[in-house]
Amino acid sequence: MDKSNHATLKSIADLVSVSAATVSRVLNGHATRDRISNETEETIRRAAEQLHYTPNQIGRGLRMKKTTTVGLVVPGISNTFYASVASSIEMEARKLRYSIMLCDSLESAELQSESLQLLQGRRVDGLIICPVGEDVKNLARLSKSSTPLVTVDRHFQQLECAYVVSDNYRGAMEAVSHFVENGHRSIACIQEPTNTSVNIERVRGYRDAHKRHNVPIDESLIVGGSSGQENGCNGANILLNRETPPTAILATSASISLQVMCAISEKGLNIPGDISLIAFDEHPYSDYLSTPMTTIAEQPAEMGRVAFRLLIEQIESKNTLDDKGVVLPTKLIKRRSVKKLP
Amino acid sequence: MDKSNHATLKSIADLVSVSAATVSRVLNGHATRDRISNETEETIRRAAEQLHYTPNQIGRGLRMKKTTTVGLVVPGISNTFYASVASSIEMEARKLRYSIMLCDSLESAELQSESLQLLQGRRVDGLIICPVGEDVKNLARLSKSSTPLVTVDRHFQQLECAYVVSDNYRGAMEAVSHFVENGHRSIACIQEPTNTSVNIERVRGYRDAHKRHNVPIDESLIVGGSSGQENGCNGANILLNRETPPTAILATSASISLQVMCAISEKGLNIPGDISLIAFDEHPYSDYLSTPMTTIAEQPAEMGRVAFRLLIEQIESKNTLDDKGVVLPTKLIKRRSVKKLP
DNA sequence: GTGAAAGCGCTAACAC
DNA sequence: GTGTTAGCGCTTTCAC
Repeated sequence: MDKSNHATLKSIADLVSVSAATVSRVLNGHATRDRISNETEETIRRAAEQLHYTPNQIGRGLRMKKTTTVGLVVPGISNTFYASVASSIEMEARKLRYSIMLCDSLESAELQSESLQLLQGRRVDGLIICPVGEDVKNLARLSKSSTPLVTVDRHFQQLECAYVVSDNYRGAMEAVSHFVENGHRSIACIQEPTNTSVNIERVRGYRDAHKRHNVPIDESLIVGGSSGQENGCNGANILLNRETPPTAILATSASISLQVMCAISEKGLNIPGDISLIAFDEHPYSDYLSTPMTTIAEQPAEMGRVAFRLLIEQIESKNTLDDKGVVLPTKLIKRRSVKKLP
Repeated sequence: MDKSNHATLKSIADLVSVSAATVSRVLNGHATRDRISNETEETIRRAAEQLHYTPNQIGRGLRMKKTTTVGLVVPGISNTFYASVASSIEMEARKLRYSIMLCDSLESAELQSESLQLLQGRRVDGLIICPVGEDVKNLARLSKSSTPLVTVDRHFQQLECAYVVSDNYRGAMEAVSHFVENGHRSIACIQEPTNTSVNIERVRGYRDAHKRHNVPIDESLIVGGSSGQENGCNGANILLNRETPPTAILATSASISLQVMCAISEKGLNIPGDISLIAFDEHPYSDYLSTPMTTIAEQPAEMGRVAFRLLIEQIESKNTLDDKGVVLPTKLIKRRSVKKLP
């Protein structure tokens, strides 16, 4: 048997004694448009079936200059947030018979650039990327070229391309307001790396909430900002070791909140008794932690959906939509990690 | 500008007045083997650079009948377990310059079969799949065909193909033994859908642990087994509503354990005071739950690594390795969700 | 040392 | 109604 070989248009054509062109027409549903006789159509279809014909998308892609494939670059697929984004993108893509090429940049600008390279080589029809670092040049080159591009979660002012982000400013603002409304005045913030739009917006929200409520900002309460695994831990320890620790902490990511919980429990302290906590990003365990956590929920699935829609619009219409940005609202989910101060 | 068009071998060739063949040779590192003059080599390299040449892998794939792409089908990429598997596969693949086509079957046999179809059409060089349902036929057809195949997490006795799984039998066995050693005699088990190798092995381990310790098995304590979202919840409620509830529950997945925690807290009960719990699958929050959870940890990242290795071996050597199966050990991580009974 | 030619599987323009 | 032809971008055999 031809155990290793797939059927081709030609092999079908030979089998039923027509030309490959005719087979192509039938199998692409152009039978009536091209007035193929019912008889030949039937014969061809049967033969295709019988040979288990699966169109070779590589040949097709080469000819059509279209791969019905989109590249997806995330900074960590095992992060539930990005996993959720990826999941919804995949679901949307499948509906339109697009495939997803997945690359993980692991928060490394170098790997990201390598990924873009790779995906370009594979001639994906478009790219969805949760960008990392500040390598705008690379992305700019892409978006100037023919490849449609959408950035998700983070975006760059300087970069003219479609994007979907959370309303990080408002999210942080609401969280800090919630602290203030519960009597807190000494509110800390543990940042992520400071060079992302996400972090900038969150910190801006943090500051503006202070201003709005006339609470003075203590700059020394804004800590963290490095990219290592210990960022959250270090930040938390700095705060907890102060002569007078803050009464509340805003953790700008789920992973930071995890490290904060760790530091707090190591010190023998308790949430919210000794210190209150609000964290960005909802996850399945929020309800079941030793103290159910008040979180700022984003909408990763919706992000993915919107991102794919924005991308497809560009792919299909071929005119770069100018700077189309979508900002998704966040939601403060109140649980029990914020103490009401007298 | 040719804003939409990539450079090709031909465009480089024209620019420097050589043939496409020569350009191909140089750019594939065959310059010395084919004794291209240093001069032409240099000119070509410079031109390629200047035109931002990125080899078109579609053309290449067609010619070479090789796409350096592997398909990955998981039943839920937003499940941290599979996300972790995917992540490590991606990392391994990247090292060898393979790309990953990701499909999510969402635990649906139909979507899975659709995905396989799709990936075949895209002529992936191999497939890694966490299979769903009992559609062995589909997979068997694949593995009989030329496409190398590795199943991960679950596998089928009837299917002759490489696989990587956890030692589910031993995992369950150790967990139940741990219960028994802590004085438990009435130990329940909430199953996942009963038709997977994973569940079968875990329940077998559950039973054998009873036998080994001479604890009689109460069949009515083995509940669950349906595929819906409420499987864990229903199971937990059945157990908790018994006249004499069990003193311990083995949850066969993280998601089930979440639902068990929910049911338990709704009843106003407490872990491990009223009931002890061990769950399959470790996750970042295990330590920070209201009761830190004793879990049976698997090794998703290692699974991914091994799976990719098994796949590549098949791809490179082209001889189907006969029934190569790898079983990865699990580890019982003891925390505080198991009560010591008198 | 390098070029010409063929062909991977497919589609589309043009023929008749 | 259907066949012929050309070509997408690439590699490789055979020439010289």
